[in-house]
Amino acid sequence: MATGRTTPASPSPGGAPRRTRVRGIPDATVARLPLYLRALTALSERSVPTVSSEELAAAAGVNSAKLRKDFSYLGSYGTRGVGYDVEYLVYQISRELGLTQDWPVVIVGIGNLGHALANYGGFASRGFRVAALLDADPALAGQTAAGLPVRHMDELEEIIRSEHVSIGVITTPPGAAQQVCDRLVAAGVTSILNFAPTVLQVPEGVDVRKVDLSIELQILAFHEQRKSGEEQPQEDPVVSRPGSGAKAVAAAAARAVSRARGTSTSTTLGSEAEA
Amino acid sequence: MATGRTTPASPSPGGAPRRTRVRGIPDATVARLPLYLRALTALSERSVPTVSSEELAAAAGVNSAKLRKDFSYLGSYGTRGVGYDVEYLVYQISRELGLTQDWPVVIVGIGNLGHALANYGGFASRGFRVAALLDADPALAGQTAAGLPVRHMDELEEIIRSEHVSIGVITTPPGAAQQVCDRLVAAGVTSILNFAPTVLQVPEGVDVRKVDLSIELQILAFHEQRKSGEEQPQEDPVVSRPGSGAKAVAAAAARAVSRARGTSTSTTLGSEAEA
DNA sequence: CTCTGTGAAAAGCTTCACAGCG
DNA sequence: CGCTGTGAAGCTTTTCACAGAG
Repeated sequence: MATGRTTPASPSPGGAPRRTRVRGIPDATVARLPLYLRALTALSERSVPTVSSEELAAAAGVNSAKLRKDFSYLGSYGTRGVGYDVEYLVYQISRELGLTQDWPVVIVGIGNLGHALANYGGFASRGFRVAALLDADPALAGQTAAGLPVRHMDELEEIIRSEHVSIGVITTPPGAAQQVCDRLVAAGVTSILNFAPTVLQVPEGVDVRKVDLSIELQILAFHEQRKSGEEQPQEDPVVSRPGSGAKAVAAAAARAVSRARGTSTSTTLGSEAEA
Repeated sequence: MATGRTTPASPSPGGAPRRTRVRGIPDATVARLPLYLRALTALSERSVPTVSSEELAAAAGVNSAKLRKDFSYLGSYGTRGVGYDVEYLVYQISRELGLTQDWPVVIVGIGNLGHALANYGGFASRGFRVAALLDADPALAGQTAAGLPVRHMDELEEIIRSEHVSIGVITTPPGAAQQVCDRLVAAGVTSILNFAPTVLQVPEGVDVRKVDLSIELQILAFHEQRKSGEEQPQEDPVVSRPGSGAKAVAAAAARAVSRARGTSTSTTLGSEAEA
């Protein structure tokens, strides 16, 4: 799962029993709705009128029991003995996800990744409209990307207000992310998609989701390692616990690892870590 | 969570009790290790010698009980009354994730996103080395991106073998993704990071993780909608269930939605959906 | 006295399996 | 008869809360 929600809907430590979940759809289900929607859209384009849970599940890459359970949270939209009406389900899921309305977004940080996102077809095709591209670099301002002019950060607040932007995408270097986030929030943005490898601090009521390219690779590396390394548990013989006498050794070994990785030991997490 | 594993380590329908999990670290924990690693790296760079679970948890954006539980799966690496030795923990987590070895990766599809990834600092700084950039377009072959030459797809098999590549990154348009995936797998790749909005079919033993930019936005939209729409449950009055007499209405409404989204009704999921 | 490590409880999610609708 | 919708079981993950190391 790209990754998780950040503001964890605080369970009110005071004891108040949290706003009763009306029609509460589980997070795990919400995360899969876009998947179903994509599969359904493809079927719709091929003019397939109905689909069974089994078929749709295969197309979406999940199992059918899960899919049926997921849909049961939305309501009873299927027909027993037949399946689901594709068009109808597309509409219901779109509505549930809020895609039947227009969502203007701003993209802040027009480097490689910002460019890529500005050109991303999947945004426009799902109700997301890029209201503006913003960058702090005055040299970029005036250039265009994906047909839109890049505008200077100075204009951020005004754009957010005049365009009623409630979703912001951060594709800046990590050092600038929190500051950009603060400005977005102050200007009224309440949902943030963060591509910078930083943990953002936001006030209650603001949602942050993050996409971290290197995290996904690291998870793959973990499993990959397990595949080739089906040998012995590899008890490491050199590095011992700090405090038990050989702290210096441990530290040295750790540092050697960092060096090998190319991690600078003095600057903030690799200069161009913007993606 | 960006997203989930795809090959679900098949529970052997035959009944065999699945290879016993030796030192099994929960998936949820594995997914958080990179987060901890990043926070620890930052501390290490500021020469902080030790850190408490509370502090580290805050830096990583999780709660401290979870963090302690996570670390307990790796072993007892802390010191009661004190905290964790930063360098030592960096080393242990790196080792657990397999980042103490070199992981050559290939990136296939050098469009906007492929470019962005080629330039991404977070790869190199975590042990991932871009072994090659590949694209099917002969016009691109010969150009360079991030200092590396773009090579033609024809060379894929040879590069994977000679460089011992086991991880592939797919940043092609969706139509090409499965085909590229098949070639990668045939050539020996066993882990794939997929940015194309497609469900990839892979044989047992191959791991796929996907990053889908528009899915994350859709999840944000869902929550965003809930914020402004704290009103009544919005029982939709126009669209009724298909089969109960008004199917045509439903379909029309659904189609209207698709149109509004800009989804083409004939081609395969928006031509340039490459990101 | 502080802060880790961990059993045990709680919550959340997935899978099973089948009643029953069309 | 086929396929949905769903209780109930099983599993995973999170949270609690505290024993006990340093």
